Amino acid sequence: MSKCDQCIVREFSSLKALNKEELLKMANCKTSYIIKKGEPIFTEGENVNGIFCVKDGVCKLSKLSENGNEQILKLVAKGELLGQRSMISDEPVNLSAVALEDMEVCFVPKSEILGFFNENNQFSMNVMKSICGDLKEADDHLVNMAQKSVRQRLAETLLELHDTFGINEDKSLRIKLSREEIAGMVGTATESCIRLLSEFNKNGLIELSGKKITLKDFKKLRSM
Amino acid sequence: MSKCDQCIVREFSSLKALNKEELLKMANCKTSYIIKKGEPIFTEGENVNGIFCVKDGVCKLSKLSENGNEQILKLVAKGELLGQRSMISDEPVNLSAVALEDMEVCFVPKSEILGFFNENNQFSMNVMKSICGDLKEADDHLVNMAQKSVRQRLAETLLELHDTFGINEDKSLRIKLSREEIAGMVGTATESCIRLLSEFNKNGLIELSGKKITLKDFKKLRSM
DNA sequence: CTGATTGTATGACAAATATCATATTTTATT
DNA sequence: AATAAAATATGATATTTGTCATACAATCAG
Repeated sequence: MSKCDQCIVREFSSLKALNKEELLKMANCKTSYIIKKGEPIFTEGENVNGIFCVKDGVCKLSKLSENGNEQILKLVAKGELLGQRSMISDEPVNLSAVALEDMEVCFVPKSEILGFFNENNQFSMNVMKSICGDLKEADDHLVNMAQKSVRQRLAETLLELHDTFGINEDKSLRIKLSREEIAGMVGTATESCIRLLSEFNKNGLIELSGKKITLKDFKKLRSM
Repeated sequence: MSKCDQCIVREFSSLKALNKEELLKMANCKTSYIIKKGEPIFTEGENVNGIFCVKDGVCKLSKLSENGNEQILKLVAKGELLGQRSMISDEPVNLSAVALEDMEVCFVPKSEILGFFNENNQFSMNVMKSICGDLKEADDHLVNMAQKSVRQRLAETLLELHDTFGINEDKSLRIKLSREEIAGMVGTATESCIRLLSEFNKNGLIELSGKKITLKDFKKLRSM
């Protein structure tokens, strides 16, 4: 059983407030999983009863709309935690988490985390701040969805993917998403997304080559 | 100076976890304000450094989009708290709060609240749960914005106004909003909002009479 | 009361987006 | 490698929504 005190998740998440002793306790009760690309970590409506630490890989957090479309709310990368809101609200998760790449995650049961909560003030403050950050992000995101055109949202999404996940040696976006998934982030029909990507390509804003997307004209993309 | 222990806000918010002693402390450091209809309680970007308790009246929480439109994210009624996220994140508020009716609010400084935080576990848990509730709401709202038509969003907004704020004796919606504000909630142009309200009126889904809106066909509105 | 201002309503039109159809390309499977 | 299946691309078209113009109604200040 691997230790928690050297883990990347500890370094970048609320868990950084935990001391050696607490980390040891956590290491003893955690469960590690390998999640293959395309597989779910959890599904909307499920009772999760704990949190997941993302050690490696990226997953999407999404929700089915009433018309059956998948809306992607957020991508979660290694170093982050999953399921905090649901744990605190003591409710089923309201989002699904599905791996976009092969992933390594650890599950820590709720009882354990809630223990730290009561004993370690800095830890609970960190969790709060992280959730507050999510809330602010969600509000900003909401305004964009309500007030911006699909074209603008697509441009922003591409820039976001660039900034968050970086690029390969050939400068193409590192994170691999299907057109359908990009459409799910932007909140539009897959065909519209494809069409706009083609348009961006023709206008020199981006370069398409197979599944690879390379951002070219950052200025124009930003000022859209 | 009025006491806090009988206050409606105490009854319905996170504050219900505070004991007599804490409420007394709070009563001694709070400031009461009367806010007239149309006036702001705080504005996007401001440093608030505390929370507001809404004793009476309703306000809108909104944010300006980059194109200058006002998007309303939430209406806050008496009994609720304002500014929790900003206090915990230790950041300026990201939303503006403007009174939709004459309001009575109390301001409690951050230092006081953070004191309760460390001493009263149930209180901090309540605040967390309240913020988690906001986050869930924001996610749901986001999916609606991204995936539903303006017509659907308007119908939902009307039903929400009905369910949250109730009706007058003549069955019209109690909460009074301009067409522009309704459009700001729905995330559409004012003219589109007016047009759709007219359409709903013609089709018997609602009844318009001056500024008054009366919901008529709940079934159709819900199944839109 | 009266003119001025603001809010509401509606028409005409343009632009953005969704939908359906179909072709092409890529990927997976045998 | 051959075939099937899935993903991507694009055209045609309908629908939705935004924008601009203008009319009408309500509200407010003097």
